[in-house]
Amino acid sequence: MTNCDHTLCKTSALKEAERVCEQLGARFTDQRRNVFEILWQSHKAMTAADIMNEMTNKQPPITYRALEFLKKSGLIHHVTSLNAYVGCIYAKDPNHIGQLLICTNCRDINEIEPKNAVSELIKAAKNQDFTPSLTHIEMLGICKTCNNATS
Amino acid sequence: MTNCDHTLCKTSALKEAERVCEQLGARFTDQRRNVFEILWQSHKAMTAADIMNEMTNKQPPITYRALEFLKKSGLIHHVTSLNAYVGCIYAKDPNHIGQLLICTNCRDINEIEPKNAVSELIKAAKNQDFTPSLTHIEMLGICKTCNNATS
DNA sequence: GCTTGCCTGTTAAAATTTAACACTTGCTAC
DNA sequence: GTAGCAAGTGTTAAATTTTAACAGGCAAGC
Repeated sequence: MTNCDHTLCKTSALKEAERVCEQLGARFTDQRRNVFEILWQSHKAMTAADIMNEMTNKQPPITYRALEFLKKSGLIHHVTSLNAYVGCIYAKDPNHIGQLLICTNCRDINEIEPKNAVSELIKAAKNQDFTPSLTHIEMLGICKTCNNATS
Repeated sequence: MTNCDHTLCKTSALKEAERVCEQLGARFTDQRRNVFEILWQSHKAMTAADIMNEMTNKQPPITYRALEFLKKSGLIHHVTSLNAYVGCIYAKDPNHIGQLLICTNCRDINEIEPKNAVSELIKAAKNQDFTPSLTHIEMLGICKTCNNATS
């Protein structure tokens, strides 16, 4: 997500997070906010350790608990192929299935919603009598910006 | 992959592994074979620790090195959402993109090739000027067998 | 038979994640 | 307003997972 007005982007993500927490009857506490804001400094993947380094309270359980909560609440994604995290830009739709375009050069992540592809994936699963509950689609590669830079 | 003739399945996987190694100019050594055979006892996801427990030589570096080699050679998949491994049934096509249907109940994994979905995913990526190199598609859910068992 | 590159064996340590438990805080019902 | 409860924190320590480093062994080509 190189071409977003990131100040705006971040502000609306924070608003959304507050709304989601309220809806869940959970609190958007200082620790959770701390992790969330660190992640939303950019759209780049950050490991738990990266985040921990920037936390006010740097103790592992604090960070891991907040990450766990934010993930379960659909506010962030666990980028499994990097074992890292990134803010989710479709938090308002808790059931969405995103496709993460992960730049291996700059770690920037662009999340898109590939509706056609997803319906094909679900169809393929159903053909095997498989009942999906959680889908990860991750593509590693080179983003637009890095592509342009090296050419 | 509940309904495969697994004896046959395993035998042909071993043959394929030998062929791939020869083609790469690499050796299908005892350690690599040990890991490979342990993984191919079933189509279930196994963690590095699971595998290590069954190895003849149980030292971590032995296991991790063999896993790394088999993964790079396209003979096994790293199941990132479980941080586990499973044998690849499309090893003959090193460029294939598989969809892993992962049963969260029995850990059995069914790998299929969703050509339509994949072409949609690639199209979506290209629309963002993203150049993909490696794609992970993982679906967590309940497999046919477990579905039937609980109903 | 000697060199070279690949692979192994081994010791240790680094990095990542979780357990356990006592304490605090905010809310709700009385 | 306060007792009780659930949710969340702080802290210590440990378990788990992964990697570094280096010495040695083995097969293949010259």
